[in-house]
Amino acid sequence: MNSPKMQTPPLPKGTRDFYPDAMRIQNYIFDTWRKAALRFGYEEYEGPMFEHLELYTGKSGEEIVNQLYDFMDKGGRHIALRPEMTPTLARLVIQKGTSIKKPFKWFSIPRLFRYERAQKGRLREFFQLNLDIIGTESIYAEADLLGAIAAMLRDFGLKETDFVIGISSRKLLNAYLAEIQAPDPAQVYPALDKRLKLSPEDFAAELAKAGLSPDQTKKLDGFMNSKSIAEVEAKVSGDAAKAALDEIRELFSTLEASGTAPCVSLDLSVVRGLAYYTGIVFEVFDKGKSMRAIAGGGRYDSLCEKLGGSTVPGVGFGMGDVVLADLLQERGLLPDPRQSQDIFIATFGGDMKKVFQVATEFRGKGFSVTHPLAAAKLGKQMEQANNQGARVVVYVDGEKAGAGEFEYKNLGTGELGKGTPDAIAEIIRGINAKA
RNA sequence: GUGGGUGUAGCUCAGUUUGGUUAGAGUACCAGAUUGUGAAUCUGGUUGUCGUCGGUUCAAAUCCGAUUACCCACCCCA
Repeated sequence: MNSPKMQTPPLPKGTRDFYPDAMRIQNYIFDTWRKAALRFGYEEYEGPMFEHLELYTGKSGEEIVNQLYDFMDKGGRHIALRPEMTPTLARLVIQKGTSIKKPFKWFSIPRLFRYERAQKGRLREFFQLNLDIIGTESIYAEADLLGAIAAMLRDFGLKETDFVIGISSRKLLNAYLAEIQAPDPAQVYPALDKRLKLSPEDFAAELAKAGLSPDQTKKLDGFMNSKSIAEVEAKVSGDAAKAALDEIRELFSTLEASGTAPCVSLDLSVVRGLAYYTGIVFEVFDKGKSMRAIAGGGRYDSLCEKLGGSTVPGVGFGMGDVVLADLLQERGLLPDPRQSQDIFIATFGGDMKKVFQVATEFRGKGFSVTHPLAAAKLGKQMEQANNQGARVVVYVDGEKAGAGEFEYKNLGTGELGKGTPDAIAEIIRGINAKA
């Protein structure tokens, strides 16, 4: 290195630094996710952050290659940073074959990478909570997942007036497309997914391109506007559609029983772009849909098959950290990002040995404890205590303290006192209980 | 890939329309008033390639061109 001074490279596009204040927020989100998932009986798993490229092209086709980070490793293997977790999950399931007891409920909080243009709510590196239920075709699996979504969003302090889970069914939509004798659904889905973004004229034009007549388009549009099961029922006649409707009806009554009903609504405009969904599909939006989807998912009964395994039914969803954090920020629901400590140890006389000794004693009682790292005037020490969010300052060499006692100051109230370590511990527990 | 906006102190920004001495404010940071008790107040101090390169001009943060970075929207969205 000859150059005397290099220029600091910038933060890579679409990535974030997590300074401690931001990291506290991030951990709060992860903790809330994790606690909710565990409360619902999901087990955590993890996989590598990169996989063989084929794992992703096998599912979604070659086009996605330009939307992911890929490279040749030194052994000539074509590797990609994971853009989603589901293929990894499928690989895990396929590898275990029949030895794994089904059904099971797993969750993960993977760090994901997508090579695309960054904008609000969408970055190149992000985190996404994934919950999946593998090994059952039962609609109660959907009910379990949807209940977990509603519960965790409530844990964050969001109310049912803040978000809505829109629920639709690929099965129902397929049945209806068959009833109106529409062409291949796979051709129609991309247009349907864009329906609410397009003007009615453009939407009709898109569908015409997919091979639908104006009459079919009109029927389909009306169908997707249906707001209730009864309304849908009046528009369908075949057995397949009836069966799909029965499933939806059972799902909604189960969500009623679990207390999730206020958060969900039938929304047949939810389609999801992905080809592999086979049954119920859903998306979570903020009320007013001013942001990107908070979460989305559905049933994918043929995924393992596509990746070379046997047919294993599954249903799952992903919830990204970026949009969620934006929404919580907007609603003022994020916690105070500042550092907080139970105790700051201070010294009048600069007795650092005593400081370390007393810090150890209070840490042994389970408190978070900091202290000055260099001898400093008391005023400076108090400022440090303040900056580090200490709730109580304990003085190791206060002259007013009796034998076995320490002087202390409650930084919240400004009140001074003295007491034994146990007495001080009680006081701090009292302060923490109030907070 | 397409379109729009913004780049001035660590951070938030004013100044650009109408070019003119030494580029400002708030905040943060440092020191002091205040060497046994923090947030207030006051005083003083440090901090700049005005994104970069070029052009016009006696003179450019300011006008013109190019370029780059970030933000927003489109496309896409697992």
